[in-house]
Amino acid sequence: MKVIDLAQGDSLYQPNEQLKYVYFPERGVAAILNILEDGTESEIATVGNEGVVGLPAFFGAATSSRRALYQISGTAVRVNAAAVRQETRKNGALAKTLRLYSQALFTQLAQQTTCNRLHTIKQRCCCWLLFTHDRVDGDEFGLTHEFLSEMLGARRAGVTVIAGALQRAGIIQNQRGRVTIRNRAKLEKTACECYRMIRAEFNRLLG
Amino acid sequence: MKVIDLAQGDSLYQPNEQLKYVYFPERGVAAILNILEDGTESEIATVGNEGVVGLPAFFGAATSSRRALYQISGTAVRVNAAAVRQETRKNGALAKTLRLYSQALFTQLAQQTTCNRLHTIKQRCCCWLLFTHDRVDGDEFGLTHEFLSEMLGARRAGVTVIAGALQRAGIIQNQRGRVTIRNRAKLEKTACECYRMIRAEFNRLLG
DNA sequence: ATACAATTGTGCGTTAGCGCACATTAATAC
DNA sequence: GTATTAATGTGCGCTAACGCACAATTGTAT
Repeated sequence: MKVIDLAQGDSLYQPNEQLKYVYFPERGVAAILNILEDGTESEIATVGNEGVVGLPAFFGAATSSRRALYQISGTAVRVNAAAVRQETRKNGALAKTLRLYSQALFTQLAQQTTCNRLHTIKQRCCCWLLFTHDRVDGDEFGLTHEFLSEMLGARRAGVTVIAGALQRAGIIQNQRGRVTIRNRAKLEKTACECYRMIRAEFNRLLG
Repeated sequence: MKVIDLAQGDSLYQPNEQLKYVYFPERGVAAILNILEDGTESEIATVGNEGVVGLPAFFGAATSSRRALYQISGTAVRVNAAAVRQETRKNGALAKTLRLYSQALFTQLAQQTTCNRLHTIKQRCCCWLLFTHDRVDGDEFGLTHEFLSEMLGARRAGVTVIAGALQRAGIIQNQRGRVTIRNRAKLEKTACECYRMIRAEFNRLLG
């Protein structure tokens, strides 16, 4: 059990590799990605200090078919997967919390599924910014359009256009490789309901 | 604990209602749906005899924010949610299996998320037919384009066009409110990798 | 100060899928 | 058999987003 620093892009686990550690983010944001046969990566969920990366260890699977990395640098508490497994088999407070978190993460994935099907890239972009804003200190964080477009599973050029529109609306400000949230209220209005829904469910289950 | 018959459309649980039962489908297919603020429903996952409906009971949540229903009629074993919760707290075989199933369902949701983002309706339609085919007896089952379109989160008219194309290709045959799988191999080729991926993960974890 | 590389801005033709509207066909009830 | 209703077939204009391509800008290293 150890606090470690994690920079943008640092890997937490790779597909089908033995899951050694479970991570409890303190600051920054982690992401779980799916990898398709052609190599395309797409974001499944993001995790901040409300959650944990490495649930497969809890579920009793040795590996995950996905990939996890840090997408906004910060710190996390790293725990041996074996220790987590052992502790949770006692059915104590940790097991209870991890079960409830599993349920919350289910909701997150479920909503993401729907969101990807029915909502515009602009809405989804706003959701993403809101989740990230919640999990970092301050209103500014490092983010390129290129990176964001991969997370959203969209074109970089498309994200640039949207980012420009949001900036003209006074909602965000784009610098080179950085974004600043300027008008949080407007950002929430421009996002779809998915942000609210997921937040509410986390509060209900773990708040 | 009781075996019950379930017809197409029968509800297993509703959003935010006390989860009384957990269902283990024997035959037929159940589905978990998300409901948006405007009432739109969208399919999150389907469950057959490989799985269970009512994981929130296992996770320790009294309710779910989603809805579950039977979409292809059949039978299921119905168990009291309280009994499942009690049994799983003993950390025996049931708990182990439910944990692994949770992991498998995670994969299913994750892949669905990606699929909704990146794959065509035709591909997704084929995936849906494959999963259903796996879970029913024989090659024929009751299904309207209207129903399928809601599950896929697409237009009914769009599904009709696709179903027509699949029929002309000799892959399926459309009757009124029924479909017959005619060429399973071709159907698998027309589907995206998501079908294979999810199947493989279920086999790996629970097979 | 200058070169270089990463990042962002912009345009344009193309496509999947939507919304809407209406025609047609097959099962069901009378 | 006939009427009715559920289900399917089809067309058309429209929009979001794509693929591709290239220009412009800004930070960084030398």
